[in-house]
Amino acid sequence: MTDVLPDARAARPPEPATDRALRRAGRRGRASDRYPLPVVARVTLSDVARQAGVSLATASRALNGSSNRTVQPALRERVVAAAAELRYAPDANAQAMARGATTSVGLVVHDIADPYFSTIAAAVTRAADRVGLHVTLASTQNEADREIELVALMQRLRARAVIVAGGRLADPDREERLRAALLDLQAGGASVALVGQPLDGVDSVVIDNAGGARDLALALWGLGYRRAAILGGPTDRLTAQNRRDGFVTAWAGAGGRIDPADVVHGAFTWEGGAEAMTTLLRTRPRPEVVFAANDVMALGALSAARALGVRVPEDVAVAGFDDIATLRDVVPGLTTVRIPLDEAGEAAAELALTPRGDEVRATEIRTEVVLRDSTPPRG
Amino acid sequence: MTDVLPDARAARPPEPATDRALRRAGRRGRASDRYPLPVVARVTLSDVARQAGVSLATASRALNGSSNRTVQPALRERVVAAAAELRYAPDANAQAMARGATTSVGLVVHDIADPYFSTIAAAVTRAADRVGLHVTLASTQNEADREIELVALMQRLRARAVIVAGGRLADPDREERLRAALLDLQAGGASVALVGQPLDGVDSVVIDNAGGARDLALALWGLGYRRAAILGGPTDRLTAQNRRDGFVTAWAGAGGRIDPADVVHGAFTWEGGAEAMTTLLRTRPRPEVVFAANDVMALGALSAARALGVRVPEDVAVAGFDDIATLRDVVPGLTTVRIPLDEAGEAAAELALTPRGDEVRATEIRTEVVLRDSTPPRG
DNA sequence: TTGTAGGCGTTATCAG
DNA sequence: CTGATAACGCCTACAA
Repeated sequence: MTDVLPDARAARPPEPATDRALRRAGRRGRASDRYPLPVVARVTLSDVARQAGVSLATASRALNGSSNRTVQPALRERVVAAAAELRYAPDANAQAMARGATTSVGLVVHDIADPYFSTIAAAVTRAADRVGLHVTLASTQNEADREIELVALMQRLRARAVIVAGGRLADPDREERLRAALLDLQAGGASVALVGQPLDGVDSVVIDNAGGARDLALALWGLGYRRAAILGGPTDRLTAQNRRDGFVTAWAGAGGRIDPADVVHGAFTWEGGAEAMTTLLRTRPRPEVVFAANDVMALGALSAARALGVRVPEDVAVAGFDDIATLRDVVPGLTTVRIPLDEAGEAAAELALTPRGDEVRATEIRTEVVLRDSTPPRG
Repeated sequence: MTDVLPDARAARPPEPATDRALRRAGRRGRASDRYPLPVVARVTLSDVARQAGVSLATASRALNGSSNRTVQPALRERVVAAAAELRYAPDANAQAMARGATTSVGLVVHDIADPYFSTIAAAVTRAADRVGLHVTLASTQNEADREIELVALMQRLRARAVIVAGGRLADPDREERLRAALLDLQAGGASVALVGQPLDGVDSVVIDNAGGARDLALALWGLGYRRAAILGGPTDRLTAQNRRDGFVTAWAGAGGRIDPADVVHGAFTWEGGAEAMTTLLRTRPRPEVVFAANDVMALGALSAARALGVRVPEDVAVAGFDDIATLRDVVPGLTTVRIPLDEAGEAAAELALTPRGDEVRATEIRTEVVLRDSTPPRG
C-alpha cells in the first residue's frame, strides 16, 4: 500500500525550519541591536519544497518562476499548496541578492509632513506601485548634511532608483559631496533623479522658481503694491534663494526696491515663517505686501500677524509659493505660485524608472501665479 | 627587494569585481524586469579585503565590526582606507541575510498626501531615525484590499517592525484576513502596531474617534445649532463610522435628530467631501451645520459650498475632524476635533520598536474639540 | 521537465 | 588577533 505516501520524497525526515531558527536565535546580538528580534521560526523555500516533495529549484520556479516557466501544473499546484499551508513568504532580501537587484525606489525629502514633499511622495509612490516597486522613504529633517548620508543609505540599500526631492544647497562644497554620492549611486547601477534644481551629471525635474517669483512680483506690482518685504526661507537652500532673487529682481525691474534689510530669513517651516514675520512686523515700517518663500511659511506668517493684531489683507497682504492643496479652498485664499507637484513627482519617477542614454535629461515644470484674496488690488 | 609589495597577499592576481559584474550583466533578465539595470561594477567587501591585503573576515570586522571589535588599529586603518578608495558601500541586503535581520520599519498608510498620514509618517520616520532604522512606505491609495497586500509586502521585505496607520475596516471578512496577515508578520518576528482602532492580538494606538465626535456634537449643540447633517466618509472605514455614530448618538442624546438621509457618504478625500456637500446642498433642506468626517473632506465641502453660492459660516456652518496643521491658521478657522497626530505616530513607533511581553498593548490618544470661526454661536 | 550545485555579499563560528 | 569556511535564502546555469 504505497498510497499512504503520495510521494516517496515526502517520506524524508521532516527536520523542520524551527531548528534553524532556534540556532539563529542563539547567536549573540550585535551592539547595534537595540531591538533584538524574538525567537521565531521563519519558513523558507526549502521547507516548502520538502513539504511539497520537490526540489528547491522546482519550488523556486513554481512560486517565483522566471521567464521560462516550466513546471508541470500538478507539481506547481503541490508547491503552491505547500506554500499556502506553511504561510510561506519569500525573503525579498535573499531574492535581491540572488537576482542582483532590489525592488526598491529610494525617496529623499526634507520633511514628509510638509505638503510640498508629501505631494511629491504620493506621486512617486503611485508611479513605483505601477511598476511593482516599493519606496523607501528617508527624511533629512531639514538638516543639510543628512541629505548626503541618506543618499549613501540608499546606496547601501541598493535602491534601484533614487529620487532626491530636496532642492540643491547654496553651499558648493556640500553640493560637490552630494554630487559625488549621486554619481556613486549611478555607478552602482541605480538611476537618479532630482527634483528642484539641476546638478551636473544627474537627471532632474527643474522647477522654475525664479520665473514663478518674477511673475508673482509683476502681478503684485500690477495690483498696485509698491512696498514689499520677503520672508526669505533658509539662506543655504537654492530654492529659497532663487525665489528671493527672482522676486527682488523683478520688483526692481518694475521700478520698485526691496532693501536687503527687508528680506528676513527663516526655516522653510511654519515656525520659520512665524518668526520671520514677527521680526519683520516688529522692527521695520510695515510693508504693503509680504512674500513668503513658501506656503507653509506664509501660514506661519498669517498666524504671527494675527498674534500681533495685524490684519491680513487689510493691514498687510501676504503671498506664498507652492500652492499646496490644503490651502486652495480656504477663505480668504492665499495668493501663491502654483507648482504642479503631482506632475513634478510623476516626472521624477519617470526619469528615475526609465533607462536613460548618455545625455543627462531634464524635465521642466512651469509655475503659475494664482491670485487670491490675500493680495487684493490696492487702490 | 620585497618592499615593492607591502604585503605578500597583495600580490594575488587582481581579478577585479568587474568580471563578476560583467558576468552578472550577462544573465537574461526576468520577465518582471521592466527596468533592467545597466552593466555596472559593484565593489564588494572582498575587493576591499584584497586591496587592503587582509582576509574577508578581517575586513568585515574592521568596517562593520560587531560587538567584539578586535582588529589591530593598523589593519583597521588599511581596511578603512581601502574602502574609502574603492568607494565601498556595504550591501544592506547581504547584511540582512547574514545577520538575520533588516533595519527596515514598514509603514502602511492610505494616502501619504493626506496630512493625516503624512504627519504620522513624519513622526514614525523621526522615531525610526533615532534608533538607526529606515522606513519603507507603502500606500493603499485608498483601496481596502491593498492593505493586506502591503502587509504581506512588509513581510517579504522582512521589516523588523510594521506600523499600519490605516484604521480598521467595517468588513469583518477583510478584517480577519488583515488580522491573519498581521499575526503572520508577528510570527515571523516583526513587531506590529496599529493606529486607529484596536485589533485582537495586535498592539495599537487607539484614537477616540467616537468620543471626539460626541464632544463636538455637544459643543455645537451648545452653540445653538439644531439641524445638523453629516458628510460621513467611506461606509467601509471604521474610523468614519465611529465618528458618524458618535456624532449622531450625542446629537440624539442632546435632544436633536439626524435623519439617516442627512448622512451623505463619500471618500475621505477633498473630492469626496465636495461631492457629498454638493449632494447635500442640492437635494435636502439646508442644515444649519455640516459635520465632515475629516478635515480634508471639510475643505472639499467649503469649496463646494462656495461653488453653489452658499456662504460659510453665514449660510451654513462647517466642522471637520483631525485638526491638520496647515488649516490651523487660516481665517476663518475650521472648527474641528484635534488629534495629536505626532503623538499618535510617536506612540505607534514606540510600540513597534519596543519589545513587548505577552499582553497586547494599547496606547490611548485623547481628542479635543477646537471651536473656530466656521461654527459661530448661533443666535 | 526536474534536480544538482554554485554563487550572490556578508557575518559568525571555530581553529590557528 | 586573524583567517578559513560554513551559513543566510534564493536563483539559475548546467546536467540529467
